[in-house]
Amino acid sequence: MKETRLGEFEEVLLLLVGILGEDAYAFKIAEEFESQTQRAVSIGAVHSTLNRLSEKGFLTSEMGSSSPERGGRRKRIYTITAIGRRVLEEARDFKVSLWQQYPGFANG
Amino acid sequence: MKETRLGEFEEVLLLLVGILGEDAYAFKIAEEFESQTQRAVSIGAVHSTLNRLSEKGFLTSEMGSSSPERGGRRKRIYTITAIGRRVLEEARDFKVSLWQQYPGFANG
DNA sequence: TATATTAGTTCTACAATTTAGAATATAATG
DNA sequence: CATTATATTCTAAATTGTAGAACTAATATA
Repeated sequence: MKETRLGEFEEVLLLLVGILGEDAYAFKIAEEFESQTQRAVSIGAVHSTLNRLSEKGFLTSEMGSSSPERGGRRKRIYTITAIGRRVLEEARDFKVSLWQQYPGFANG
Repeated sequence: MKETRLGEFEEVLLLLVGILGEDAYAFKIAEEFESQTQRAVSIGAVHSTLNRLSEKGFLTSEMGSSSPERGGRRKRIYTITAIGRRVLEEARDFKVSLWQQYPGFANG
């Protein structure tokens, strides 16, 4: 198995999938990313990252069977796997631990 | 000026520079990285990242004037700039905010 | 039932970050 | 001054990050 490294953008997208729950499909994720970061992102960037995350085993996905409001293709809904969640937690804990060692930030 | 994005490895290295203070030179940073992550890293990886971080204005550096124990080239000591520190804090705050929105992690 | 409209994914390509390791430089010591 | 130890600098390649065009499918409406 490959190393389970997590890039910056990958980490944020993984977190967004967790936050969005049932609504975790590419378009919505891109929207949410933009509203939370004030930073533009292309839909292609989101899709290819979501694919990579799936290949690594951090996400699963399935086509939504529902009927959209106006029309359009069916959504692909993403879900975090147990491994994905663990990797996310490890990344968080590691950063927290580093911040605690940073002089002047120990109790802030 | 380019966008001030911070990659995953860049962020960790920046934090390590802050933690190491006077001892923040490439070799030591690499050692510290390995001991904190249980993950091997090449010295070249550290050097090129430190350079990039400097070009972005997140780090400054100067040659140490001291004499080492046995021999060897003089160290290049790195220091975080005010911008570097701000970028680091922003990255941290953003992640914290995302975790707070993640159902099941709000108070943990 | 053909066509326009809307919503969404897939594909292709390129830029930036991350990674490794060889080459080189410098200082102390015998 | 040759050898050894300590570091940096350089070169190159793999992985991530990014953009946008092409494509697909469902619905509405004429």
